[in-house]
Amino acid sequence: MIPEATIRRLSVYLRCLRRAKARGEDMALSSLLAHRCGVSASLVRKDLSYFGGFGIKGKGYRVDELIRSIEGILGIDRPIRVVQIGVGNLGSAILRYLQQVPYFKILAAFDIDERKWGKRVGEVEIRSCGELGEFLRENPAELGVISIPPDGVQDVIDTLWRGGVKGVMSFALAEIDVPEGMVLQFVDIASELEFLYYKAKKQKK
Amino acid sequence: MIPEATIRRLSVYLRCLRRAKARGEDMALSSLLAHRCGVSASLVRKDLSYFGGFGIKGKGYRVDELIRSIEGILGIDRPIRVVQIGVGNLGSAILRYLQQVPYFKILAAFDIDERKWGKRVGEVEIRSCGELGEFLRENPAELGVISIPPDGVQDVIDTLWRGGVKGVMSFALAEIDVPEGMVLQFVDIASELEFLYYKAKKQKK
DNA sequence: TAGATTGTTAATCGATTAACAATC
DNA sequence: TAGATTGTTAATCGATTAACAATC
Repeated sequence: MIPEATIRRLSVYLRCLRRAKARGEDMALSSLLAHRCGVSASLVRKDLSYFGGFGIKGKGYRVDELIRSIEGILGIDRPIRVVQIGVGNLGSAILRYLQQVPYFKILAAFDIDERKWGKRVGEVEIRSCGELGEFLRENPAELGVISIPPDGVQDVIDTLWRGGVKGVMSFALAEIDVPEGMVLQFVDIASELEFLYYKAKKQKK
Repeated sequence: MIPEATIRRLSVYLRCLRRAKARGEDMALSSLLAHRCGVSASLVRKDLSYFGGFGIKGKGYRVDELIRSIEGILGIDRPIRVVQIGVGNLGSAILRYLQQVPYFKILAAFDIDERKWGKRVGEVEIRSCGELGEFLRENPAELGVISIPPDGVQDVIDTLWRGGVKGVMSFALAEIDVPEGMVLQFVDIASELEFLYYKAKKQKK
């Protein structure tokens, strides 16, 4: 059983390795990676060892190879298809951001406001929320990103589920009946800031 | 020593309790709270017990009282002063969102683009990044939120630190030399989505 | 008082670390 | 080969759970 924390750290290692590559470094030691990512060297080796032996004993890890390996583990070596629901302030900011990430393919965005239908944010067309179910039948997606008010979230979740979407990230907190087999993750900036504030207060003492 | 996971869960309990209050419920059992928040009842009691005995044996927790207690623990029973640096797409979305949260007081926002200076997002005035240090001397802040390109982050962090800001949330990933005593937290939607995708894939099997 | 649920202790579970044999 | 660093094992650490005494 692989700890979820391991998966989160793989993302961190990956970003660190990409920076290393950009700098022209071609080998990375577990100790270097550990130092740059703020963890211990044995944890880096342990994390990687869950998925196989990527290193060369006595030498370290080949940066290029390890990047590809981690991308493979995370499944981002091929495009991940995403639909976005809600194109308000936050939604359109996310939409613009995600379009910059090479391995995300944003299929379409959906909004209830008919004045937005047919318009684009970057390359992505905005459609009616009513079309979501039908759209997914033609265009299967792996992930959904929701940035609408809390009241509408349950309906959207159900439609996404029927459309075959297995993972959803919601920026609206709501009490949701999550279909068995779907993964729902809430992202709430207020909660994150509360947590940060608590840690910062403790630090001061 | 209080686990960080406990603090994160307090946020979750708090939001659940507020919904309970809005529904007119005035007592909450650890078992109910646990079920709604997706954790075990003993964990709820354990989490709360780190900070004292808030419950009534045989009865449960008074919703109103517990809300106030948790707010006190998190320190959100008084305004938390925040400055925002970077008022692009994401920055202005965050700015609007944070203004809706009653216990955050957004003192000002800062941007390098001089065409934005003097304008407002909601109630918050946009100022020049060059003013940040001086502004903080007159207007102390607890937290900083950064949404600018990665290259500028280190400078901003240093200015915030000199201005007495102890906690910073950055939406730009960058390799940062964090001053001793400051807490820096990165929020990266791409990483979150990668993690979600991994969990969703596993779920399917 | 009897019934119920908290707060707390001890047991369990899981994740991280330290150490070292394997090996490039 | 000698030196270095990985991959892995066992020990440690910390967080969660189960159980129950305390008590409203």
